[in-house]
Order: sequence, then structure tokens, then C-alpha cells
Amino acid sequence: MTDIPPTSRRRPTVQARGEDTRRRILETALDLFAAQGYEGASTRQIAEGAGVNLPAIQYYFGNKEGLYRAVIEDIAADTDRHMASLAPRVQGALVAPETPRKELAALLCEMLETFVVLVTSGTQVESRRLIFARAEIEETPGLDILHENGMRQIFNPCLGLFARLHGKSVTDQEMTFRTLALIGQVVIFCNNNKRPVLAGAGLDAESVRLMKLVVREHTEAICRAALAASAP
Amino acid sequence: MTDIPPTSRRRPTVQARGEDTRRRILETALDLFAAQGYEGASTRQIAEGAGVNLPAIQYYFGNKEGLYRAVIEDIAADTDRHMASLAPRVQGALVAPETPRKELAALLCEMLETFVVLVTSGTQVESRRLIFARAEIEETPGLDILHENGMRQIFNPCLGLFARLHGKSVTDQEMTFRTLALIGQVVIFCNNNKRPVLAGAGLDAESVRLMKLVVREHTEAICRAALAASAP
DNA sequence: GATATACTATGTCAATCGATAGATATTATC
DNA sequence: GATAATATCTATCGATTGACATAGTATATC
Repeated sequence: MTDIPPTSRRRPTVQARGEDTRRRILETALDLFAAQGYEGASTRQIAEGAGVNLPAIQYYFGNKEGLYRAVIEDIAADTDRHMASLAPRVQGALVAPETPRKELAALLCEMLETFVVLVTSGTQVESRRLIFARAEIEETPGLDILHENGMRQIFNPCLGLFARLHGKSVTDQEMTFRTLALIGQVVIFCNNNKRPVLAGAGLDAESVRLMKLVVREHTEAICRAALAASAP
Repeated sequence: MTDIPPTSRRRPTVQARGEDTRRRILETALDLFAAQGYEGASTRQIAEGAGVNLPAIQYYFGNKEGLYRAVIEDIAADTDRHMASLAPRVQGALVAPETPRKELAALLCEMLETFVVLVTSGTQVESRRLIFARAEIEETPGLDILHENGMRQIFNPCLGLFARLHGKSVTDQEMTFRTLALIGQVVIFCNNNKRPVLAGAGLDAESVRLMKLVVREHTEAICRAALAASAP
């Protein structure tokens, strides 16, 4: 009944206008889903905010869930792009049998710093941060995509590096917890910055620099302790 | 028009029954608000879950918002109780002018371990963890209460200790970020454990022990680095 | 037995929600 | 200029929501 997106044939002008409308809806939806959650944001609000009318959402995305999934997939694609250069290096270090432990630690630090940048820069950062935070608590159809993506792009690589550094297995529950704690240092910066703690401390270049510094120094300290504990 | 809760006069048996019903509503509401958010959970659902009928909510809590606030205040009171023994010791160490830095570090570790316990034990842990996580992103009338409480009971004490350890001011933005990173290690354990990472890893005694161990070791490592960096 | 408390049963209300039907406007191709 | 695909409009449907009003019942105190 609802033949959804017209992405096949290229008709220069009309197509361009359609694509523009699609993006406008997508961006408005991101902001509103972030601010009010999946249930909280109404399609009417989104349509109004995007300057289109209600059935436009059905036309472009089928229904509310389709729109939500599109928003999430957009963010996931963004994450992939952001991690594209680092991921293969980590992969390489993990398949190599004799990667020096100092290098593992350095890669782990770089990984977490890159994560900080992902979480604090780009377009619509505020909204993306909130969506990340929501991914950890909400139970909506699309969010597992984001969660899987985070596992694949962030958690698993960090776990791999950190476990090798400790000389332990990635299946060890202790390593899961240690990795979560590491990542938690960054994830907390995803929280609502309208709240007192992060208020004022926006996302200006200086704040981001500080966040990266803090995460790097903490992670280095933790890695140093790990090296000392499991020294050969 | 709506004279809300009958908490004044004591009529032994009837009163007890009323209190019981009140608690039953409160517990059901906690679970449902945690699982589905403020907007997501309907009063009808809550009433059904508690085995009362709809007007009972109005009778005891005035309206939906009143019920929500009651849930939040309940949790806040729980936090106060949990932190009651540690708070004055931290306060004491902070007002004393010459507290040894090792003691500051030890208190900080203890503080975070206590936080882990708060977040992983007691009745309805799962739901309370989710409410904590929601407090960081949702914008509902009652949640600032919880947030303020967290600032007063957790964040500010940690900030005070950690800043003293670094020999820096509590108003320094770097110290805010460092403290957030520390706390983030614990907060991440508040996330939905139905998700792959924490799945299986329930909240059995062994898991909690491991979480505490990890947080302690990481924090010790970070404190050691801080001591070395700002050594006298 | 009068009275207060602690509910329950039922129904209604306006508001808001997602979804859809169906008409219309715009544009590209032939 | 006819035709068809694309884009957007108005209008409305049915369901659910929080809230409230009214009436009734069971129990316990005085």
C-alpha cells in the first residue's frame, strides 16, 4: 500500500527538492526524538518543526517507526565514518600476535579520545549525545541498531585492547566491567548539558580539549597500573 | 478540591491498610516509570499493576505528577540513608585544613565504592538504576530533585576530595570534568542490563564485588597519577 | 448506630495521538 | 501538450490519554 522511498531514478530538480525535504524532516526528528524520546515526540510536532505537513512523514518514511529508524541509521552511519580510520589499526594490532603492550595502551587511549570527539562534535551534537544516552535505557525498535553499532565500533575494540593489555580473555567478566568503566568516563559527557554540572560548560573547543585531556590521563594511569599488575 | 494524603491521624488497622495500598501503588509506579518513562507509563497501567482502580491514584497522590514526585522523593530519601554514614566523614576531611592526601584518596575510593553499592543493591534495584539513568536525560518536574540530590550526595563530595587531591579549586572546569569521568565509571553500570553487555551479568554478589574492585583499582590508579603530578 | 476512613465501580470529558483517504499541485518525459 | 511520476495539501478516523464527577461499599472507631 505504501510504496515508500523514491530513491531509484534521478530527476534533477524535483529529486533535489525531495531530498532536501527529507533531510529537513530527518534533522527535526533527530532534535525532537532526542529531546523528548520516541514516544514523547509527536509526528505533528516533527512535521511542524520541519515546515512540512503530517502526511509528508508517511510519504517519506512510511510511518513514525520508519522515521525513527532512519534517524538512528543516520547516526550509526556517522559513527562508522568517524571511526573508519582508527578501526583497522586496532584490528591490525589485535590480530598481530606480538603487538607491544605500550602500543595497545596507546591505541586504547586514542580510541577513547576519538570517542570523546565523536560525542562532542559534528552537526547536531547535542541531539546525538542525548540519543546515545537514550540508547542505554529506552526500548524502541531502532535503538538496538545503535547499540549494536556501539558494541562493534567502540566497546569490542576497547575490550580487545584492554584484555590483551591485562593478559586476560575477552570473555572474562572482569574485563567487561573494566572496559565499561573506561567507556563510562566518556559516556557521562553525553548527559544533558542543560543540567547544572555541565551547564555553561558547553562544547567549545576548550572544553572538548579538556575532556580529551582528562580521559587520556585517566586512561593512561589505569593502563600503567594494569601493566604493573600483570608484568611479565 | 482534592485534599490529598491522609497522613495525620493514626487509626491503627485502617491506617495500616491505607499505607499498604499507598506503598503498593508507589512500587508499581517506580517499576513502570523506570521501564517506560514518565510519559510512557499510563496511570491506568499503574493502577492495574498495583491492583487498585484508577481514582485511587488521585486519592493518594492528587495526580500523575504527584505520584511521580512521590516516587522520586522516595528514591532520594533512600540515597540519603545510604550515604548517611560516609557523608560526615568526607565533610570532616574537607573542613580540616591539613587532611593527608592519602586519606583524601582513600575517602574518594570509598565514596565511589559506596556509590556502586547504592546503584546495585536494595529493593527494586533494576528500576532505581533506570530512574537514575533517566534523570540525566529526561526533563520532568520531579527529576531535578533527584539530580540535586545526586549533586549534593555524590558529585560535590567527590569534587571536593578530588580537587583537594590535585591542589586545585573546585570551581576549576578541569576538576568538574575529572570528577565526572570518575563518576561515569559507576554511572555506566546503571544502564539497562537487558542489553548484551550487561546481560547475564546480573547483580549477584559476585558481580557487585567485581564492579567495586574495578572501580576501586581504577580510582586508585588515577589518584596515584594525580599525587605524582602535583607532588609537593 | 452515627461517623470517618479507605477504598471501588462506572462513566464521561476534552485533548492528543498515529494513521490514512483522497484531492491537488508540481515537474519531467515523451 | 498529454501523461505519469513525484510532492504536498486538507480533512478526518479511531484509539488512547489524564482528569474528574458521582455514587456506592466495607470497615473500624467512638
